[in-house]
Amino acid sequence: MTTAAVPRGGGREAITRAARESFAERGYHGSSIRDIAARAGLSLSALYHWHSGKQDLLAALIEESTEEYFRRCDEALRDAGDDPAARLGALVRATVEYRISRQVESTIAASEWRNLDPAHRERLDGMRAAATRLWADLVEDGVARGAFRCEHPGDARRAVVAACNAIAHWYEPDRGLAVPDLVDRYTAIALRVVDCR
Amino acid sequence: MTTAAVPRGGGREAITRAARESFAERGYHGSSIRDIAARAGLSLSALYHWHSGKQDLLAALIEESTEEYFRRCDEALRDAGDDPAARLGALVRATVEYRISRQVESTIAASEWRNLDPAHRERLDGMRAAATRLWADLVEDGVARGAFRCEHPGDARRAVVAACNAIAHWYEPDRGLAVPDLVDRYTAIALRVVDCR
DNA sequence: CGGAACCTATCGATCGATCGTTCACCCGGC
DNA sequence: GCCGGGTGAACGATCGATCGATAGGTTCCG
Repeated sequence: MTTAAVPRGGGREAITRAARESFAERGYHGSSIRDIAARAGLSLSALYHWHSGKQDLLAALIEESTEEYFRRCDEALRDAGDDPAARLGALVRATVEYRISRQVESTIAASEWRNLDPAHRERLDGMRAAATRLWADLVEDGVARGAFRCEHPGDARRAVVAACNAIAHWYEPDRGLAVPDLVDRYTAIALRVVDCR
Repeated sequence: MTTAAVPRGGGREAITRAARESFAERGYHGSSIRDIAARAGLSLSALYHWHSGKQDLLAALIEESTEEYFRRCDEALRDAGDDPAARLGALVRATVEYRISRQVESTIAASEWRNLDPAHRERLDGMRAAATRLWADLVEDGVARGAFRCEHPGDARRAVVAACNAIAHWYEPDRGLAVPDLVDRYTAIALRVVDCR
């Protein structure tokens, strides 16, 4: 028996998956690269063959999923037309769907963001700020056009985003509600928060 | 120079404060007890004189603040009377005030909960569940009495709680809004989420 | 066609640093 | 003279990282 678990060649993905599991269960500093390698069915050296180190594993995970969220938001808004309520619904849908389809990465990014190297963090902070801008512009535009009636757009935005993001913390894929229904519920909540007529 | 920074006798509190700072900045596994002791201006041995170990530092921090939150909720509801809207406002006020007055402990508890020993966690999970019950009973009661009109009380509750809890992640004590104003804003948001007439 | 050269994917062994914890000891005040 | 508050040195374990070696595959040249 030499290579039974990993079918030779699937090393990189096996390690990435193992890192995702370990970071999710124990956090960045709580995970050891030895445990990650063992979980992947590979040696410690194989891990260094595919990645440049522990930090690289974390950064790759967070970067990839953050980029996906940003891309989903962009696409959703592009297809949403002009109506403020429709645009808010689009952003809620993108966020809810993302938090569920990338539930593990979401929780990792939320709690391990601070452990990113400054080099990685800078660019990701920029994307995070850009996403916040999307939400803020949308809500402020809705208020300006009289579609929304909230006195404090910033707080309404933070409340809606927090509610959507929190889904990653409690949703159970198998037992929970179907995703489209959940999207409907959170869209309704968001519209109530901004007091949409 | 022997004990210049710590005024002799304040050892326990100095260590607790240092642990709170370090856990908040770097997380549980990212903090070393050597750094905590140095931050407190004491030796590593002094830390073990006052606490039984690293886990004890974390558990004490989370336990104490979780108990305070639970106590605040109880008191708020006891003084709130019978009206559903007033009771919801009371719980929102208790939560918002707590998240700000214990901002650091809130973020620590949120991200380091999983690092608690099973022994500590069991009891705290019970308190967390009890607090959830307070919110759930309140919302369901409001719906049953016709004061709230939300179709999905569970989702409304989760949305409101998530929004209030998130305050700990972004509020800046010196630059931000005064606490009573913030309480008012989040009470209004909560009432909109449950569609209170 | 044969084999030397090279590449890819993986391994075991090991490095120095740091981790949480323990222990034996000390100093000053009641 | 005891005891509360404190120290420094040391323990074994584990950490992230690096090293040289190697089995199997592919390429290329004569």
